[in-house]
Amino acid sequence: MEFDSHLPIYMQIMHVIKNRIVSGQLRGGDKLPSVRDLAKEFKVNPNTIQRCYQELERENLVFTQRGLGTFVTEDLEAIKTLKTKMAHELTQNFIEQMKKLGFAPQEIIKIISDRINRRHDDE
Amino acid sequence: MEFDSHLPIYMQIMHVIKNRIVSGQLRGGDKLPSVRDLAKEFKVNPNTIQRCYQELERENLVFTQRGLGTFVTEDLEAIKTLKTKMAHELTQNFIEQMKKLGFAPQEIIKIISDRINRRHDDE
Amino acid sequence: MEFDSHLPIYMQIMHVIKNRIVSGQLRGGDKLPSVRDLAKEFKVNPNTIQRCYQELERENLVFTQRGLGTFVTEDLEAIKTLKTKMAHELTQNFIEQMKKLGFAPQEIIKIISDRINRRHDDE
Amino acid sequence: MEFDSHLPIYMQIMHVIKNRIVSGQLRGGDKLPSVRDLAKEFKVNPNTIQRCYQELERENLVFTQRGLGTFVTEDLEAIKTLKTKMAHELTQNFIEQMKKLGFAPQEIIKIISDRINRRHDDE
DNA sequence: GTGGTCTAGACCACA
DNA sequence: GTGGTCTAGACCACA
Repeated sequence: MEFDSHLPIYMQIMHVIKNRIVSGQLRGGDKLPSVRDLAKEFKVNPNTIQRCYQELERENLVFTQRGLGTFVTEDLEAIKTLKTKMAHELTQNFIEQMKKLGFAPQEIIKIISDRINRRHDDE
Repeated sequence: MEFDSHLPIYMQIMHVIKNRIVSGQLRGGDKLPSVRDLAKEFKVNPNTIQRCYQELERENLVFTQRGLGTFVTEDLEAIKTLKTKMAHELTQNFIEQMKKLGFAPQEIIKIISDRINRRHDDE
Repeated sequence: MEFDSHLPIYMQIMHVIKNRIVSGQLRGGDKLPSVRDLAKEFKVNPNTIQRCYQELERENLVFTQRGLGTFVTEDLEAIKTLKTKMAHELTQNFIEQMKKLGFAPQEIIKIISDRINRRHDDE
Repeated sequence: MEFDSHLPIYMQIMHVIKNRIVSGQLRGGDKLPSVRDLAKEFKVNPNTIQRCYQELERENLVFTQRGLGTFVTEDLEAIKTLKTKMAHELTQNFIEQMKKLGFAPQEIIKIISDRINRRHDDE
């Protein structure tokens, strides 16, 4: 068993930014908020954001230009790949959890379909 | 933003036990491990398990008999209700996340179906 | 504050026997159960019952005859006095508690009357 | 027989606090003492008070605000209901005890009335 | 400062 | 052996 699964904050923020990129809120070439601004928005230490941007750059999802700021990669293929990968992880995880609850694969599809095809999306 | 969503350990363990009940690993009337044994298994303090069992009892998923132990409820209807509720939460959460990635409802169904209908379940 | 108000068991048993005497279950001159029998009935050590009978004798509510056993006093006046005293204590205590809850004296009378005059005694 | 009916300390303290709420010493919205302060006042471990406040919250008699403290519910109806319930329990219990002493219902009313209508409240 | 969780360890009643 | 309570004391997030 693994308790205390507590992801480091910089990784949590990376995830948020990846979400924004993948969903198109941030597009290829867009400027990311400055380290200081994002630190304020998330109420964390600027170092945390700094680390976050560094790691995103290492994954080639953003690039920095000295004196100008940090920008979303213009490699749209990379973004698409990321989107696929993130979707895959979510899906994998979801299916695994549902199986743990004792649902068979076909049941899972049915539950999802039913949930999505309801006329009014509650919430 | 919400970082550090660290669920208390006793709740995480409640979740594990609910999974076992809902999936049928633990059936109505079955004895749960003793507080001390489960504490060893999960490497936590017995008080933490105690708290966990108490909360599960409060939710009418288990009942205790002084001097004998803690047992899974025999109210099968309650177990079924729990299973439905847990499935609903997982599904809700999954859909929400996928939407954040920018997927449309019908795409989500397709992704799940494709994933499930692949001939060989990888891993 | 006083927690752990835990009366000694011999006193609790004295109380039970006084109840039996005062209510007429045990009458003046009746033989009390033997120390051994009562110890069994209450699942306590015979010494505890011994102590209990001793104290009751000191209060002149019972008397012992060597070789014969322990008997309820034949002083009916003493029994009546005991009954009055016990009733007084209960009543005093009850009123005090009700006042702590914020009820005025006249309200207390009303509540008791209403409760007693209900057609069917529930329970 | 039931000896040693020793209520857990946290329940005894719950009872004290309920008394304070019901009698109006603590009113809707009032802040309760902090866990640590009450622990000192009652000379018990803070965990015991913690448990107490938690149970009171579960009964919707208090609510907590993270970082601020614990407060009496503002649902005055709930307080009134509690008062009625506590009075009922006391009364029920009192009548039962008096019956055990051998008093008839009408006698009980008379004893209470006499006790209350005495000109000077002794003690 | 405030409540919430957790550990380590003791002692209890019940069976 | 089983759960239930309690102490002593630590550390945490939130304000």
